[in-house]
Amino acid sequence: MANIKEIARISGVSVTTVSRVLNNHPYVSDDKRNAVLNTIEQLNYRRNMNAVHLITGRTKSVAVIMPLIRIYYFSIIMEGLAQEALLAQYRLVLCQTNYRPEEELKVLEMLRNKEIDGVVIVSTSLKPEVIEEYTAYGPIVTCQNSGESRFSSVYIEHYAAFRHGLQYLADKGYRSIGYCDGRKHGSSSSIRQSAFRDFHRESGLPLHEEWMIFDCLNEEHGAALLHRLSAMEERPEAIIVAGDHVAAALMIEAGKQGIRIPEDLAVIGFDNQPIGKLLGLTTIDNKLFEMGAAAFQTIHEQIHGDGGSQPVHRKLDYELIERSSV
Amino acid sequence: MANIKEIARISGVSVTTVSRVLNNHPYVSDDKRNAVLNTIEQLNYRRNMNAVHLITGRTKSVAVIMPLIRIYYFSIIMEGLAQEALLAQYRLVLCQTNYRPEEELKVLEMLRNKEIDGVVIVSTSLKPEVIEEYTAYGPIVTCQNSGESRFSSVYIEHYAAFRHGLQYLADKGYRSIGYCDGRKHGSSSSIRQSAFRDFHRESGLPLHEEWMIFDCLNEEHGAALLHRLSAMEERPEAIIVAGDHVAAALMIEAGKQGIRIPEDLAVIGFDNQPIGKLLGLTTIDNKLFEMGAAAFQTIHEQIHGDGGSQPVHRKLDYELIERSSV
DNA sequence: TTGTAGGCGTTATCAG
DNA sequence: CTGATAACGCCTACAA
Repeated sequence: MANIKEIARISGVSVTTVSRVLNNHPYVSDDKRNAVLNTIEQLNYRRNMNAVHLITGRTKSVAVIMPLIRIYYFSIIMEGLAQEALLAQYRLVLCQTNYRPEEELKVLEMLRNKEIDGVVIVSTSLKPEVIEEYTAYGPIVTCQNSGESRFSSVYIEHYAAFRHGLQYLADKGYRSIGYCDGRKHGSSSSIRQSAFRDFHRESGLPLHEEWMIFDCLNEEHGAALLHRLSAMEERPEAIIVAGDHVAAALMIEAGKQGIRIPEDLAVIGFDNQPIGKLLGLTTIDNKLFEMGAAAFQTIHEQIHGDGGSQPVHRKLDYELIERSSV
Repeated sequence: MANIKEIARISGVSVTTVSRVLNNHPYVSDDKRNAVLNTIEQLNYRRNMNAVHLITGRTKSVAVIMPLIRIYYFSIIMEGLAQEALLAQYRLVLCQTNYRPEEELKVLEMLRNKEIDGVVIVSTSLKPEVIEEYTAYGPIVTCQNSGESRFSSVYIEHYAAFRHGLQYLADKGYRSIGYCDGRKHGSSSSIRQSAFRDFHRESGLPLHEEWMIFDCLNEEHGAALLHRLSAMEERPEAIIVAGDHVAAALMIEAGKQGIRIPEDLAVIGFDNQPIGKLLGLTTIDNKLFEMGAAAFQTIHEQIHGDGGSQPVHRKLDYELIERSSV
């Protein structure tokens, strides 16, 4: 493989000049520039980027930590990230960790290794303290509210969004409200649980523990959810579901069972997924694409900031989209 | 930042010994190993992987070219790729190219640059001849049948799968069959078009050009598709739809319009998506997860083969899943 | 505008 | 088992 030295020799110039041409630096005569360009063309030369990475200390690539890429929630964020990365000419290293903390840690180690210039954490099993230890090695952005942490974050307020949904149901006259979520112990799930309890305490509406249902991750769970509701002695009039795909499944199953939406059961979902739109599902759009895009922009700014840049906490707005399921 | 030299100095050994410890090589006395391990611990040292990449000529990372990560089809393949990459301790660089050939080329250039050890192309706008030029720089695997090309491929036979679906409909007694696909000029779409025409020619069933419908990419298009069918003077009894999400939308819209499935319109889809399962959609499962996994395994084998390894062409089986929409 | 020389942080080679 | 020393391929003061 040809290297810069050989290009220099053949072109009759120094390696410095070749490097200058390669990097579009000024102060190279047209003669020499063309000579260099010619031999590059002739030898079909390409820079070895690993050498560039070594000496510059940067790789123009950013790692993304997410549990499962096939989940709508994550894939949309990824799309936003990828769009911005493309614009900025950055590489995105997708690290699908399956919620395994040890894998997430490995990614943070890559930052120390200088393999990547920054990390975007979309969902994490790691404690903030652990993440903070790595801020010394490069910018880190999470897609969750991280409070006053030393790393940046781009987020929507899940608490407010969830309460907004609950209040919307209450305003519509529903007096008994159920709640369905994915992993019970996920961080955003915990926030929603608090919101749910706080709302009931403050509003005085009755709260049945039975109406809080977890581990509803996919469409099958959504269908099962309907049956579970049907089987209850006292069924809530409305339900708020984290994830439109689950809510959609619930609605479809309801249709099969002759349960009318919203007359017999009102439903409100999250994520504004296409299937929900089709079904007329009222939902809270948490702007996933925008979140991904903003996360990349943030990390990009931090990388190009002069190192001493302070962590940024960027709140995005959610939006309640009214359709016909409430 | 501490480097290997400093570790060596402080531990009272040579850099070679440190390197040996780092790489778990044999022939290091326990004494020295411990001494090295200690100072590594003390200084909180980590290898600079860029230096390793430079000298070894490898990066343990593979790029993935796909147009849009949020599409179910691609995200599942990505999940399969990511699972295997995790097992093999490889990094995956996701390059979302939006079908732009120039971006796809950039990724192939990364292979020359030594930034990555291999490329998985899930869908491409590039001509096989162009891709072949890059096989000199590292292994390339496509997720489409590439015939006798110099790069490897992992694929299902879209032609056979599609004809299988058509034959299934014919066997069930349907005499007029429509066809709906995404991008008209996509490579796998072209294959399905051939299959559709060939099938009609050979079976003698009537083919209306009007029954071949394109640009059905998402759920809204699926709903619109139903209306388009309804408006036809002569409507097909059955339709085969590339993409369960589109087929599902069609079914849901049919439900709203009082069109019975399969009595008024039989539907068969592709991809075996969760929403289709819920709706009882008969579909052809093209084993996307397995394809991703197999693609990674293939590239991994090629990377670790002794360079001169021949391209592999691996055909995966599809599976017709009978439910109640036919 | 150009070139020389040193350095980035490892691993590989080869002689002890 | 251990250690000098030479790569790997490039960028960048600094000097001219």
